[in-house]
Amino acid sequence: MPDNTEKPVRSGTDTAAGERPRRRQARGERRIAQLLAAAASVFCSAGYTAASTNAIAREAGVSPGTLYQFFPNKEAIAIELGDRLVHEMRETYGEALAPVEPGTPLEEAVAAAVDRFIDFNCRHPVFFALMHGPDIPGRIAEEHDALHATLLSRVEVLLACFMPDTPAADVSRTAQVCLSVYKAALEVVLGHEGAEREAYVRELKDLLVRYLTPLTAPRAGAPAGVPWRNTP
Amino acid sequence: MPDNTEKPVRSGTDTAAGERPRRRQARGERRIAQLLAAAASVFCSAGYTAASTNAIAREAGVSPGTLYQFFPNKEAIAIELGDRLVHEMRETYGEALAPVEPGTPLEEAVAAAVDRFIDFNCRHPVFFALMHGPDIPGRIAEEHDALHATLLSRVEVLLACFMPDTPAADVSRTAQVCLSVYKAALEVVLGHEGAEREAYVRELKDLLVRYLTPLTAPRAGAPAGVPWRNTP
DNA sequence: GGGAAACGCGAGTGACTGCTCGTGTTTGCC
DNA sequence: GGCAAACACGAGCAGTCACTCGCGTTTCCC
Repeated sequence: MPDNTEKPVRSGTDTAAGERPRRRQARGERRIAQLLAAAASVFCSAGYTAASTNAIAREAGVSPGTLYQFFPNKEAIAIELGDRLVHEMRETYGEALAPVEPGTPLEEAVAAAVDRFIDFNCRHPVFFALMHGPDIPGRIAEEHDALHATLLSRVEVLLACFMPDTPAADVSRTAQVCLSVYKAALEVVLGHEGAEREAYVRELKDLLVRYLTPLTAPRAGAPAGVPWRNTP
Repeated sequence: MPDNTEKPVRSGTDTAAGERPRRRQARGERRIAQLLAAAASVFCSAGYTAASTNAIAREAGVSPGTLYQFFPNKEAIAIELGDRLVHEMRETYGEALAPVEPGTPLEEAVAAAVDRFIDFNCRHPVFFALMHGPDIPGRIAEEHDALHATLLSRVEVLLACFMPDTPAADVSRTAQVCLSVYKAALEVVLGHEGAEREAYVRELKDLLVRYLTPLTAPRAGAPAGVPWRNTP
């Protein structure tokens, strides 16, 4: 195993004041994008550990040496890729889990969140492979954990709008269940296409709504199949 | 990569009339059990691909050569392990998904199935690592697919007891959702212990019951929070 | 134009892998 | 006891992997 001593060389676009600003040329930025796209393809079809850096370089049409001109090691490729994906997700869908104004139906909030995240994952299948792959190394796992924690707290806040009288621990557990269920459904959804895919998305929404509805209605004898309201 | 030509040597306990019956001594059987236990431990903590045969042999306290006296290759170790686990599961919990007699509450059926499978997976954490690991090779994936298909059809039959008027395609999709949700919850459950674990199990049961209840009750206006009955 | 730095190459390096093989020991059966 | 087969060993083989290095090419800036 190669040594894991810290390397001063920073890859990617951030010209942070590390040690060597390493002015990138336009050609270099193009190569980086190329390599990242190739890595996404290879990671997606083979998983992180099974993807060899030589294969990524070959997919990008460059030599292994060129790859290492831009990334200090294999992990850095996945990290940069994950960073960019998380950044795009935060930017494009950040508001999907924002607390809703009082009175918004639960169905609406669930549908909006599910639709946006499903859409993102369908357009970036690497994301699922990178974040939920079991063979990812430490740094990416950290990144995944951080993202998971962020999403979790977002979902908690969102849920708190609908179940204001529930203890925080229970809300947290409910949020965790929602995220896990979403992840499971995502795997199934990504495994189907067209009408079947949409049917599973529909099923996921129903599942979440049915799971959450009783938690938002303090009275057990409330009528079912009717729009609910939880704001006093 | 070493050649994958078929090897006549059969490992494990089955003295099937293949090519060489290879009479095992008691010592050999003990070694096999030892090696399988070591493999379970290593697979569990490192995953299949990251687990090296040398590490398995070391964990078992034998030399690499001894390991290959009983298993033709690394894959065979995982296959034998998976076979034994599946066999034990089928034997011990096979009836967990048997069709219930009419009138059995859905809650009861769900709770029984969930409890048994959760229990099994808690006692054999390797099972989850082997079956749901993303880096498993072809043969084990086949085994997993076969088991998944078996469970799926069992769940379909079970669900058909509760939703007799639903098209088969919808029942199948519902069963698929149930299994995926179970798998997702299993991951969470295995990640916690004690009271928290039980709370998540409780949550999983509630989730499944709430998801399935509306499907079993054709009338949308039926009262909620009350035991239901779907048999005419 | 000229020089420095970024870019690009690809054979090569060392570590590790799954697996083999020659040799020696233990076991079961007569 | 004796013998064949099963068992056990561990150095070593072939292969792959992540990664390096020396050298040639292109680009930018003056």
